[in-house]
Parts: sequence; structure tokens; C-alpha cells
Amino acid sequence: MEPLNSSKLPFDPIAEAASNWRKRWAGADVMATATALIRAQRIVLTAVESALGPLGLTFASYEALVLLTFSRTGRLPLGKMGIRLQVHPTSVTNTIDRLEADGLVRRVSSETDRRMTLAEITPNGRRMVETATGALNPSRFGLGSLTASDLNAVDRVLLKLRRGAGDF
Amino acid sequence: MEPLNSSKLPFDPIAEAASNWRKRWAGADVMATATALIRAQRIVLTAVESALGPLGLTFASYEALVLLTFSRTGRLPLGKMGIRLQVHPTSVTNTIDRLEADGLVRRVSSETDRRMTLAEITPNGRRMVETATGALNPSRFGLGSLTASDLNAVDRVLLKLRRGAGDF
DNA sequence: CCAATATCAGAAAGACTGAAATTG
DNA sequence: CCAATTTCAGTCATTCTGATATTG
Repeated sequence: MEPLNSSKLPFDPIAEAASNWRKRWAGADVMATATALIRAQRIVLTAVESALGPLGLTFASYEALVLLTFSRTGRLPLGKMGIRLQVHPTSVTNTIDRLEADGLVRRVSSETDRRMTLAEITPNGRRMVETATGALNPSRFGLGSLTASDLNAVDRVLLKLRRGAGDF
Repeated sequence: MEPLNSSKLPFDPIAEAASNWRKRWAGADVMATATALIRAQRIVLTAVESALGPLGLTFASYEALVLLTFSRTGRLPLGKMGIRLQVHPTSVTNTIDRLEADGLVRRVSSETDRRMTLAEITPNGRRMVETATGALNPSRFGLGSLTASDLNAVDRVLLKLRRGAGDF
């Protein structure tokens, strides 16, 4: 995953837009932050997926694998994974489909509640997490220009945001 | 655009994951922030598109309209719009296609450089911006739980991030 | 001839809706 | 009979690649 439109601008397009918005309506500040958040996500995703792409993973599938790695038994119900990763149920099905096709995960039906399907990470899956994490490290998730205190400042506010949005 | 998976958790899934990551590798902090940024973007986008959806707009098309509104002549070359909005050229073509089909914009070929196509906002387009902005205002872009100083704190760091990523 | 601009065809991944099958 | 879990079919917006036509 490469840059969207790598042509650089001689100014900050969001600041520029915000200054226009402020002439017209009161919501300019939130809109500027919202736009910056969307752009920040693209920066992160671009960095991450350009590191993971060669391995055949997306960030979503990597997150799913990591979640399984951290579970005690190496297996979790798909529904629970969706809740933990905050993604749509059909997206989980989709992600697990691809991971299963690549042999990184396999589906196991639960013995206690047969409605549930568990995803279980395979030995290949565990190896892939190691490799992928190694590939991800140098990318710093696109956040290499931020200091520890910058990260803290963002974390604090985003925690508030996510709580306010009812994430947990 | 509604919630992804509205089931609430009794804890912060990102903090939980971060605590697991820290046991294993050094990049845990950046990964936590990266994950939070991705989640924050989804919160914003969900709020925004649920306000704009009934009007037949996406955030991308709304941004394009607003950009035209703020330009002196009400028209801009598609390429320049892509750079300003930081989206892929084909996405601009796509977005303008839909706006044009809805009569909110029309294509005009440039007279100075005939390679360029300009998008020009129509009177209906201008009315739509008014309506959409009115619909957006109460949503506060999903950022209603943040104070002005919270917004400032995020803006400051994301400015650094975007500059570091070569956005401008 | 080369560069820039926009477009098109086609692929991929994600999110969504609505419906279905299975099981509790 | 109703609820929960997963899957399926299909749609949509976005991004990307690679190719093309037009113009500078």
C-alpha cells in the first residue's frame, strides 16, 4: 500500500480548510480534528499495510492473528473476536476465511455451544505472527515522528473519545 | 452508517491488548496508538456518514463539495482536488462522477490547458452544502465528548504526524 | 518524444443489509 | 417460539494497478 497522492503541498491543507470553515460556521474546530483523524488513520494504515502486504496480510488479519496468539488456548469464538476487534460479524467471517485459506487458522466447532465456531491459530499462524511483527517493528506504524509524550497525549484523548462513543 | 459491533466491553480492548503486547515486544506503544487512531477514525466516520447518508452524500463527496464552495470561482481541476483532499486520482473521478450524476457539480474543460477537467459546483450543490453542514453540526463529527483543549492536544500531535509523513 | 491529466477496466479488502441455517 | 451465532448473497465506497487517450 503506497501513498494515495504523494504530491506535496506547500501548506497544511487541513489548517487551510479550517481557516475557511471558521469564516462560515461554528463547527470548524471539530471538523478540522475529524479530518486530521481520518488522514492520520490513512498514514498509519499505509505504513502498516506496506509492511504486511508482502506477507499476504492486512492489518485486520494481523490483528486477528495476534488476538488468537494472546488467548490462552489459541482459539476464540468468531463472535467474541468481532467484539474485541470492533469489527462487523461478517467481516470476521471474511477475515477468517482468508486466514484459513492460507493455513494460518482453522475453524473448530465449539463443543459446549454448537452454535459457535472457534478460530484456532495453527503453528504456521504463530510463525507468521513472529515474521509479521518483525516486519512491522521498523515501520513504527507510521508514527515514527512522534515522541513517547506525543503518543501519550493522543492516547489520553482517544481513550476519552472511545469511551464517549460507547466502545467499552 | 451504523455501529460496527455495538456490543460493549467491560474494559478497553486496546489497553488490554497493549498490556499483552508489552510482555512480548518493544513496539507495543506505537501499536496501541495506531490501533486507537484507526478506531477513532471509524467513530468519526460512523457519526459523519450517518448524518450525511440520508442526503446521499459520503464524507468524501461532502469534502469535495466544500472544497469547491471555498474556491474563488467555484471550480477546480480534478487533479488539484485530489491533492488537496489527499485522495487517489481515480477516487476523485469516481466522487465527481457521483456528484455530477446528482447534479451537484458539473464538469467543465479548462480553456487554458485542455488536458484538465474542472469540477464546478452548481447552485444545487451549494444548497446541498448548506443542508449537509446543518445536518453535520449536531453530530459534532462524533467528537462530542472532547473539550476544546482535547481537540487542541490531538491537533498538535496529528499536525506533527502529518508533517512527518510528508503531507505538506 | 516525453510529461501531465483524466479516465477506464478490473481487482482487492472492508462494511453494510437482509436472509438463512443451526443450535440453545 | 424466540434468541444467539455464524454464514451467505449481494451492494457500495474506496483504493489500487495498469492501460489508454488527449494535450502540452
